[in-house]
Amino acid sequence: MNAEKRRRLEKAGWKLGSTKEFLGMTDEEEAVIDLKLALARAVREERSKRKLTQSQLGRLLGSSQSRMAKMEAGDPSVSIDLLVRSLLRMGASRRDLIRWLARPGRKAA
Amino acid sequence: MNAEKRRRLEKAGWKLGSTKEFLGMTDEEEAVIDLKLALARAVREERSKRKLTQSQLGRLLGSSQSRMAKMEAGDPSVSIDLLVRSLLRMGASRRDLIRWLARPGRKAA
DNA sequence: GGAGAATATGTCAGACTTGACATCTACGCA
DNA sequence: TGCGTAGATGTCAAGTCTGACATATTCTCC
Repeated sequence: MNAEKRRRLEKAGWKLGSTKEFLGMTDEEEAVIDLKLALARAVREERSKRKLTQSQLGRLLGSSQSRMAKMEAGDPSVSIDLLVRSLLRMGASRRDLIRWLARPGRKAA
Repeated sequence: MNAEKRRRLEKAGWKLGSTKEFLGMTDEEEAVIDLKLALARAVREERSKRKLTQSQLGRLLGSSQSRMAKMEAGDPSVSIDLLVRSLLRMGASRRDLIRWLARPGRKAA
């Protein structure tokens, strides 16, 4: 993990605190974040494919535009549960989920 | 979905209510439950492989024996996040997660 | 360069999840 | 039978997540 990646994550709203705390981020935390980002990308792509706005998708899923934005940004306030449920409600299959998880996350520059 | 499966799920603590409500369970809900059960099985198998008791694993993960039991039972009070985090903390890789998700759930008898 | 649509960000009350504890059941063994 | 260990189940205060709303920013045409 490096500075570039740190910037990406902080930009996405993860409160990583001091460098010390940052270095203390466990592998598990990092893996969870990456996993969420993969699902977040999937939500955005599925929405695009359907040519829906965030507002429309929010209505469709019984939620709001702002939460769609947070989901797609991988905001820390969004759980894996919510991401998975949303994808499934958009009609994705378990197979699709697995495909998205298998797709490697963007490497830091 | 059939009566056998329903019995399995209710046994596991899912409050499915009347048949009407049960039939109203959406595909998304069912998919989420199956997914959780797959992860739950994975937790139990990983723990067995390490020859740990639920108490030991609980201590290891900073949690309790009772939560380990609930996790392994796929209890409704357990989130996908918790299951995933637990597996990762046990040293599982993203690849492992995917393998477990890809493994088909037990079919109703 | 301004209007309107789409998306992003901040906040919060209410809902849900968590670790912890107490208690209960099931099994093995002497 | 009684005891010790492992696992299951119920409950709850404290913590986290959710949908909703308000507001801000970015994008896209003209």
